[in-house]
Amino acid sequence: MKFNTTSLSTHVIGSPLGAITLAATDRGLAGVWFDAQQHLPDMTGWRPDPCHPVLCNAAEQLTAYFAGQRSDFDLPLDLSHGTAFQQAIWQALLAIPHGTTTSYGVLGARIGNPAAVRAVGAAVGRNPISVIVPCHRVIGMNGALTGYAGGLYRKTALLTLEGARP
Amino acid sequence: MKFNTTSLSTHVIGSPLGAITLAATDRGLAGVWFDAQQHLPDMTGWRPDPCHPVLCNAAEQLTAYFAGQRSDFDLPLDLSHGTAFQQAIWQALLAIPHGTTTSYGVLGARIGNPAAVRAVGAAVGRNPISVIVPCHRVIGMNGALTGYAGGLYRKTALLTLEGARP
DNA sequence: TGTCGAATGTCCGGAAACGGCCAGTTTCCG
DNA sequence: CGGAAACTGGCCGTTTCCGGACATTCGACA
Repeated sequence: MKFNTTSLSTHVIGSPLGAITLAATDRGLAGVWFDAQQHLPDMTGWRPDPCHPVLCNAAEQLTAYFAGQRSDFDLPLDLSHGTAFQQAIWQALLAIPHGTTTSYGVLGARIGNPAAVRAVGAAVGRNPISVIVPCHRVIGMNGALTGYAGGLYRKTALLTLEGARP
Repeated sequence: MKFNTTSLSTHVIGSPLGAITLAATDRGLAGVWFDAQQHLPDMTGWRPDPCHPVLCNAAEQLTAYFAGQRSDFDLPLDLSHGTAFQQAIWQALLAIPHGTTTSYGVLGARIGNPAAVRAVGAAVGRNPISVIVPCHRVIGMNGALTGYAGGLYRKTALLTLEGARP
């Protein structure tokens, strides 16, 4: 995933699952990454800006979410990075309700490509906006957690917080 | 060569050698391409802006150059695109005086890599700022013109205009 | 049940090909 | 002989291409 190294505002907040880095373009929230997770982008040249309206809002909503006081997010998202296939997958992720889970196969079928199951897995794994684009709600058809870029313990924690038992 | 598709101002001017497309970032002039030359970048999304100060200046200086009333350019250049090797070569090109020529081998020696002759040829050929970064002043050691992205007839015309007979 | 193979988009690493060259040698004429 | 053209091999950064590996799933076998 390639990000425009210029004009990208960023901010770091704390959470029960460790530090979280937020990033936003002028189109909306572009990234939410856990500390030391996989597929971290190159952040050189990004400009810290805690007062950025989108970042400020995102920080507040995430804090409320981790406190169990919020189950849905209301933020402008910038998913323009990533391929067409990836964007389709990430959009489909947004339709999974809080407290429920789905599988990679169902997700593939939803975007009209039921055979591209492994590709779905790869695309879900590259989701740049953790938690808010709920890639943690996708598990294997047999109920196994299978994987999470931030580590399986975080996936478990998020699903437990949402009341969805694997 | 990859250009940032957003926030890139562009303008097209005429010249005795055909239409010329100019492009500038906020750091300076980033491109000067002849009509239908090789290695043209993807210009989708670029924003026409004839009033951009750098583009306006460049247009004026190029017109004077083609009229034989100017032999050197005074413009901020943005060569940040391209690899480290390419940037070194393009910088070295700027040191070749009007009315003179040099060879690919000499150019390689100038940047401390006298053996990388063919690589020099490739880098010179990818020069994004024609005319102003004078890649047309590089010819073979035996005096042959060898090549030019805009076509050899343009290379000949430029050298003749500068009074440098091959 | 357990194992195996096939289908799919993307990324990544390594391998190979490709030049806007140049020098040294050979070939081919007059 | 003498000179010019043709051929050869090595040089090196970039681009292109190919082969796996993946956050999977299902059906076919044993």
